[in-house]
Amino acid sequence: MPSATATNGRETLASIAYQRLLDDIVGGQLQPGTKLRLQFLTERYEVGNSPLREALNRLSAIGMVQREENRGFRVSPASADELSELIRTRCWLEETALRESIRHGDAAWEEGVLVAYHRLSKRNRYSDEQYVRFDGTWEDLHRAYHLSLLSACNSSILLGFCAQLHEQTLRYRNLSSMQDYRDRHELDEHRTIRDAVLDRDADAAVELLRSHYRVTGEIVLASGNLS
Amino acid sequence: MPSATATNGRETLASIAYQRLLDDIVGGQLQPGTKLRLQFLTERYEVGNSPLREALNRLSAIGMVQREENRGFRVSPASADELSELIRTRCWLEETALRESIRHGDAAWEEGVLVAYHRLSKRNRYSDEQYVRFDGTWEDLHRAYHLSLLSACNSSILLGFCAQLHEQTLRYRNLSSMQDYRDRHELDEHRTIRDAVLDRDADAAVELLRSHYRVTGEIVLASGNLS
DNA sequence: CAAGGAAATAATTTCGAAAACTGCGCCCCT
DNA sequence: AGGGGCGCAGTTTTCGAAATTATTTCCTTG
Repeated sequence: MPSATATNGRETLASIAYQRLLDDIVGGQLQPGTKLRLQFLTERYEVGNSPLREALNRLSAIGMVQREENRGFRVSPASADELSELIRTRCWLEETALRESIRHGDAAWEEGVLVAYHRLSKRNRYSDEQYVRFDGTWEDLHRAYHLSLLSACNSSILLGFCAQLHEQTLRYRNLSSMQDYRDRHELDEHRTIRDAVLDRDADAAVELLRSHYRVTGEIVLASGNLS
Repeated sequence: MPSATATNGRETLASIAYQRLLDDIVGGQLQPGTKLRLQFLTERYEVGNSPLREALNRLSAIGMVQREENRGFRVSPASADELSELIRTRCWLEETALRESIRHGDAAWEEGVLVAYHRLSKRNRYSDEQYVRFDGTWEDLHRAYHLSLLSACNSSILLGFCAQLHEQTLRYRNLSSMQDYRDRHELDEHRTIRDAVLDRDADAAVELLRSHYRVTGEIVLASGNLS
């Protein structure tokens, strides 16, 4: 998201609450549609009324929570329709960003992609041979890898939009059962994308990337429990 | 922006403050970089501390104000570089949206475009033969017209991003002198775009739209007073 | 005279409680 | 039996002040 925030000195309670709320919504601890009562949140996060409201207002502006005048906040609902729209939009925006990135990216960008892939490949998504819901670090590396592909597109605004869409789709991914990813060879997909990108083969890279997102979308949709 | 807000009953002070702040920032009454002290704002808008902070937090999430931890808020700075980036990004996103809209738009969409153009054409931008800074209604019709073109793109998310970019570029437009628009025949441009769109000539429509935005950008850039 | 540092000032952030609003059940009336 | 207000409980929104953090001022010291 367009982080219009220079994180300077000590963190503020509002920002802590923001981060934890975002994590819990994206991670699925707070299910779509959940009513977010202030009293509940103050107990859960041990933060006062005001910082919580500030966090919720920020989240409402990026679509993670819904705000209803005089009726408080709730976690944004999730639907199959919205997921389709999300993936469609993401394919459009990332196609643009990726093509621009491939056209304008310099050596430093290539190295950034390489390093991001390398870091991702070294971390196993599932620790302990069992599927864990939220590795955190794997997701961070995954996000970093995908954004590194687009990072030379010459528009931090577009990059911010893509990051926002990444977060939204991540939420859907976390809503579905991790079991459904069992047969997925994500690392292979990430590698082939990397190779196409570093070969500057824009058409191939775009097609691979779009397929990568579409397949994920299909799995999440198939795993059900969306209205 | 993705208005995750169902505006139900009576408006809240935070929302009123939000709207007025947005108007003043976009309209240029609050210049880029201006420090937004709470005391100043409470006097200016006659609204308390808390609703103001909520409004500022929302605005920070859409990039209209910058937030610095423990140092308050200021109006987002404006620069020639950011304007270029804004216009570039806008061209990309609206190209996508316009092509999709032309592909999928139905009769109701066509009529919406027609009506939006008609309303815009009937209102003169400059009342009283002198250039007024902010007509309000003209801008509303202008925004409505441009969004009507994209409204059939089948992605409210993309539409929201386009609306956000529209607002940002409008701010830059309002920062430059209206005098510089003297020789512009904007209505002609809007009409030719409308015709290409209703003819379903995507290539032509996209080219006209991009040129429309680029010319505006050139004028604003040329009129100076950007860092 | 410059630099460093502590008090004083100013601003932001957070808290606790009051005020306003919503939703719901109850009662009364027709 | 049905419909419309009334008021109560619960929640959100807002306020005013306290706590925290940044900034300025001014004094001391090298």
